[in-house]
Amino acid sequence: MKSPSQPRDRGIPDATVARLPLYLRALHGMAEKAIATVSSEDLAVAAGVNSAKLRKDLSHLGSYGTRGVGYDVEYLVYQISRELGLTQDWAVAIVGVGNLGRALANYGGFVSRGFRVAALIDADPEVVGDDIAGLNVEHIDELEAVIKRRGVSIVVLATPAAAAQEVCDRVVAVGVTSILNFAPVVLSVPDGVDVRKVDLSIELQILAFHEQRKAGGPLMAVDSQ
Amino acid sequence: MKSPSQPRDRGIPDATVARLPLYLRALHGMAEKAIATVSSEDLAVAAGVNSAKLRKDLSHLGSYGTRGVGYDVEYLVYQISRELGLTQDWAVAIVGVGNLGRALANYGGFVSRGFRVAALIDADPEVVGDDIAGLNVEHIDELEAVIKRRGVSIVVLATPAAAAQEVCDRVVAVGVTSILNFAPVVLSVPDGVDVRKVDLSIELQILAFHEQRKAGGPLMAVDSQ
DNA sequence: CTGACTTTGTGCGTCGGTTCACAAAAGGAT
DNA sequence: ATCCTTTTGTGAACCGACGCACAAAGTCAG
Repeated sequence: MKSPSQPRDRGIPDATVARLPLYLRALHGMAEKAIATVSSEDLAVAAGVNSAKLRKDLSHLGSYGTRGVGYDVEYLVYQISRELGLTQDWAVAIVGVGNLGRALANYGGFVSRGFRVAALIDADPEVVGDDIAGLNVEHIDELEAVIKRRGVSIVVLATPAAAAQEVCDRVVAVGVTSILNFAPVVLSVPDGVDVRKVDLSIELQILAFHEQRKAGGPLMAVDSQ
Repeated sequence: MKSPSQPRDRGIPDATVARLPLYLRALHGMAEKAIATVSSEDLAVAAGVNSAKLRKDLSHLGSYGTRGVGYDVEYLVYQISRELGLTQDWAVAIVGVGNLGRALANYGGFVSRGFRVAALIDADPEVVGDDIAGLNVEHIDELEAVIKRRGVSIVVLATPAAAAQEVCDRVVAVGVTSILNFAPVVLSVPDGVDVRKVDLSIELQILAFHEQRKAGGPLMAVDSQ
């Protein structure tokens, strides 16, 4: 016999990792509705994916389901949270407190997932000193000091494009290895540093491409979230 | 002989479409620096991709390069813009004028790519009537009327999660088939409607996963933008 | 005109991800 | 205890994407 429900091999596919937060969100919704167990089919529908894919994704974490029954909602929430590292507290700094930075600072979705906005930093003296979302905005000169003092491990860049690379270099220099970049530039970072980017205008451009196809051509290419 | 530089077959891979905006951004930067032609290698570096991939992507649009020379920057900007549908004017409505909606309304990246924010819509009477980014915020009751009147073809949802599906249904009902969704819910839409979603907290969760791996495990999985 | 050099466009092997479909496992009923 | 139903976990086929590596196509010097 083989040992039951091991944490499994260290090597979860990227595509799977990207979907785990989706499952987690769906599961939270179910937990709120006091649903105790859920089948892969139902959870798949709630998350908007194929059920076979969902089962394969979950199987990468371990064997947490019961055949003939489904998955225990509470337990699965815990397992996914643990795998994603959400059982620990993550201190996040937001650099660039413009419209976007402000929106991010107030975004509830962070806090509810174990992310704590621990610092707001900007270069504009007009903004420095303001209180936003209960935090005092600090000056960019304090960048390194603040990151160290607050134990920040993830930095969100919401600066103008022109400033992003310099700020990036500085945070990397003090040991930050996870960056979420909203500035429309390709950041260059050393190996070992993770950068994820969100470009709002790219999403619109992709939509425009498909929209144009619908209007013009005889064939319609359609999505799936 | 075969006819030179045709628009090529109607069937550009999704992965390619998703990268075209990236190339476009890099090319715009080069055009500003008055660079007339660029090799696939240089453009690939600027866009942060492999040069073979870039060439294959561009080959899907047609044969717009010159062997031994490279690509004409201006011409390529035009071809990509045309393919993405950016040569036409797109009227965008933003529904939900909270922090995020406000940030989006003020985001310069839209306007510079042929997207025009044509309407801001909210349900909160406190906000309705305000002027934001030079636009008057209109009431959600006017949703259908505004969309028709302004010729809106793309809707950005920046509402609370609870309101997203209802607003989605209403805009779909008046013929909108392209939606950019920032609300953390899985929207259900009929076939033929394109939904793209941006979930800020998902990106952070993916970062947290990798960050945790770095700290704990013996193997380091690293990114690539 | 010829030959050396540069850079594109793509054929092809490879890899990761998706989906189908089914055997194995669990629960419940009789 | 045995059978029937439900649902998981996964083997295997398929599909698209990636990147190497090279022939084809063009430039430029002499």
